[in-house]
Amino acid sequence: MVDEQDFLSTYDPRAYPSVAVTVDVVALTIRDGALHLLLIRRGQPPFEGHWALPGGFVRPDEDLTTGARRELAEETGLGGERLRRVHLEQLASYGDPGRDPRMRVVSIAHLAFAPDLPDPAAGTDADEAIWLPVTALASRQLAFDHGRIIDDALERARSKLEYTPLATRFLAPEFTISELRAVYETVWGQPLHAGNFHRKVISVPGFVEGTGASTERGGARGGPRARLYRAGDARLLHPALLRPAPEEPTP
Amino acid sequence: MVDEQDFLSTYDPRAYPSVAVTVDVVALTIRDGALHLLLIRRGQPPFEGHWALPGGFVRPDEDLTTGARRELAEETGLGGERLRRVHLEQLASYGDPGRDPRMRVVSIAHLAFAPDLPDPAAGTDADEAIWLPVTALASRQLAFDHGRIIDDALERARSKLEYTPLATRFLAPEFTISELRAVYETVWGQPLHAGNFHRKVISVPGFVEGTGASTERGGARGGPRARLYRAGDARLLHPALLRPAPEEPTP
DNA sequence: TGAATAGTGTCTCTGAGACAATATGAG
DNA sequence: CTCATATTGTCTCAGAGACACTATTCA
Repeated sequence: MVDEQDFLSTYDPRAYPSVAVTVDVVALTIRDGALHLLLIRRGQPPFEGHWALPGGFVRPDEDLTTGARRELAEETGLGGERLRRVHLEQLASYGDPGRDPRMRVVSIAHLAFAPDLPDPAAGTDADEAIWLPVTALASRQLAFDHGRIIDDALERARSKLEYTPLATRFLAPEFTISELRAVYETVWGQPLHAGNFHRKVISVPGFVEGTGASTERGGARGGPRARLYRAGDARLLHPALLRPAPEEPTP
Repeated sequence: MVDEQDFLSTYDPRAYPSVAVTVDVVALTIRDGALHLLLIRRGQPPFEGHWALPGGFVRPDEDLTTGARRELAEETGLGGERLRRVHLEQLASYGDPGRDPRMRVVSIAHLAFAPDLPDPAAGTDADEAIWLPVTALASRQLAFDHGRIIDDALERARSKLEYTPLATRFLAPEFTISELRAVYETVWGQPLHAGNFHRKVISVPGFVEGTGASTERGGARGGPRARLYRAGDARLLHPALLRPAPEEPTP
């Protein structure tokens, strides 16, 4: 430990006690109409047997986002084009002293939106990895402060759907408006009006662009064949697609 | 350096090469009708003589936000109630390898909104610290990647005014609607319609609450005395106060 | 044939913004 | 007195949401 004076005046990082920096990833996907996230079962203490976010130490030569993408690739066995289609962004950093009982660890958490992916365990190391429905989180014991990170990530994801076109990242490159609506309904946890949603999505510039094609068959329970769309080139939605307001506590 | 296998399988932070973690603060305030930010002139290499954000190493026993608040206090000489009124939130983390030429440094950047404060230099250490108008940034040489951090912070600040009541944090505890409008105009860099702004602010639940009092005198150039308001208890503005859209590139 | 779905039309209400009007107080 | 400012009123238009309707396709 350096003394206070030196500490404040020189700012020399080489004289500073070491802190470990990790990246963690809250990877979300939609399977069977439910929002899932990727969790790893820990094989060693601390929190042995608990569930944790995929993550690990940042390597000396990679930036934070690269590290997060690498961790995601390692745990999902994903690579190439499929990995590139996954949206990844920084979420926030978590560094409370004591969040890891072994030493000071600051984690840079990331948020990922992925299209439906194969089950993760195959091809990775011995860790048990699963896609868990977020509704099943309450029954799992989570390691570290990962419960809080997941809460923050879910709120960020809900919010991101409002003002960005990232909902498309949960889907295949071509999708129908109904499939897109299902993403919103799943992430927001409430049904949306099909007609109004359709008109809204079409009317926002750059959200989606038509391919000219339609689905081969109608819906499983009937209905016309739906037109197919691709993601447009907008980075932000103007105007935004706001969540229905949760009940106002009328006085 | 640990070998790859151990690296991936044990995740033992004690075996990992050290990374330094710092907190930096983009502290914004409004002086003389212009947006200013706090900068420190570096007295040592690297980037000696360049301007940098206030910041420093996270101490072993403090969490990230506490560290940021401490750094801000040290550089501004602020404490107690005045420090408590400063809004502080995490912005993002910056950890590209090579951003600090000495070693790997990951910085957790924070964003602060402060009411007009006294000049910083007094009472702090020998560093030269100033409130610089953001319009004067182009002419300054900034250390590290602090230029990018500041860009991100300014965009976040502009965005935060849209959907939170944090504009009030730039003002004294009691303020007029015109003063609040001046904050928005300064941060967004464009004039707003006085009448519409007034009605909007009053109509958003929990944004401001009247004190019943009015200013002692009218404006410097005449006009009636304005009513005084306090910040309300809303954390978010519903509906939001959106920035005027920047020119649509009409086809 | 019956039911579900895709897509469109219409109506209403809210809120944003342009513009106007009135009242107050500094210089 | 003159002008700037605070505050409120009015009008219009865009957009959100409720509801309705038609066409299409699966079972």
